[in-house]
Amino acid sequence: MTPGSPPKISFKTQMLLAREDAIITVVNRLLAEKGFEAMTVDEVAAQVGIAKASLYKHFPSKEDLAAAAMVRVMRKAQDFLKGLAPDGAPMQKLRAVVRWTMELKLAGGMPSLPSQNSSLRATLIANKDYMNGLIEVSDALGAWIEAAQEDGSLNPKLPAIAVLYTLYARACDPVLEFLKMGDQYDDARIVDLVMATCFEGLNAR
Amino acid sequence: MTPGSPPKISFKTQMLLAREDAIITVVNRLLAEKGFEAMTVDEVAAQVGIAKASLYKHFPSKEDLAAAAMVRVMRKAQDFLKGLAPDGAPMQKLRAVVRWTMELKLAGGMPSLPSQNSSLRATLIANKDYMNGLIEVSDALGAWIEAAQEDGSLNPKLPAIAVLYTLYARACDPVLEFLKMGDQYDDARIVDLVMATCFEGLNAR
DNA sequence: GTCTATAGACCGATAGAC
DNA sequence: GTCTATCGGTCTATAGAC
Repeated sequence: MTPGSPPKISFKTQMLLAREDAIITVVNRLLAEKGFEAMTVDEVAAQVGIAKASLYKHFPSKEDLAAAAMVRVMRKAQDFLKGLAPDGAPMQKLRAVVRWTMELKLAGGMPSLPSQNSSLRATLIANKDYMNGLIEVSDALGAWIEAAQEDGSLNPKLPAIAVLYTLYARACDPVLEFLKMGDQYDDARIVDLVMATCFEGLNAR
Repeated sequence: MTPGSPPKISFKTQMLLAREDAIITVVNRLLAEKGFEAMTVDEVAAQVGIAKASLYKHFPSKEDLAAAAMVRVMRKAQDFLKGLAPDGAPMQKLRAVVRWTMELKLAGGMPSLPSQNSSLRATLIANKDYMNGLIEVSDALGAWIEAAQEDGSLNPKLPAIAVLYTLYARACDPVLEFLKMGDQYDDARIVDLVMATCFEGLNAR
């Protein structure tokens, strides 16, 4: 830190950000392992090691806690997308994203939110960071989907939106948990199996 | 009801069963439209038109209410399985079951339970009727899966258990809701789309 | 000395149970 | 219709940084 360079970020602010990061990490783990409803704010505070009131200094509601976790995941997804070889085949990129998503879920890093909770939905939709991330990811995937349909690697008869949803749905696919629970296959094999059913389908070829 | 035939079921018992049936119908609908956590027993009692205390005469807990709804769905599934032409191609039977399941979900008749709630899981596992139904259905589907793999219509490289889970997962596939929310396709088209991605996969053929 | 963040008690509402 | 537990959210006294 040379004199004249702009530190700009006070020690206090750094602490604040670091704590927010710690909070989100805990929330992310709890959301992944027990879901939104079963996660209590007290639990989050206890695991972070701070008082509940302090939590509310950072995040105004439980829903915002969950939204923050989703924003982080979305950021990680965007980073992953950017890290893909830009000139790779679109189909390979789609496959890579789905694989990454399922590996994250199997590793316990994918928050699982109830799709039916309306107050949570409202908070997410109102969250600019989340929505921007979602749109950006969807745009990228959408472009690859169309490209893959044009180059003949992805079924052109399927509407792009249906393909997009099918890919997103891998992030909460219960087949992953079921197979993991069976304890018969390791994570890599489980991912391979679901990749196969997703892209090649159940029919024999 | 001719004299001499065994009525055996008293009027009182009939009323009891009829009310249980009404309760389960309400529970089934509420579970389908808002899920287990969001469904309150007050709501169930109100919609059935009975006192909350009366509910507990029939079912000892909220979990048991949900279990009863699942038992009914399982029964309906078994009836559907039995109604399929016994000499039909196994693959066609599997497709028919998946289609039936998704149509039921789209029609708002499929209870959606959180797969993470452990007390609910315990209640379901302890429920003999549910478990028997589940096992019977799984056995039937498992036999068809293996037969379809042998006759070359279903990918023989996939473990039967993975196929079974993949079929079951169509009962809670969020893609159905997403597409329905988009309001761009009618139910029949949505089912066709998900049938296609499920059996033919996303890859071009 | 002032001011902010924290800890931990506290409140009100909701919902399951009886 | 009551009871009680739980949980999201708030309030207040205090400790510590500046």
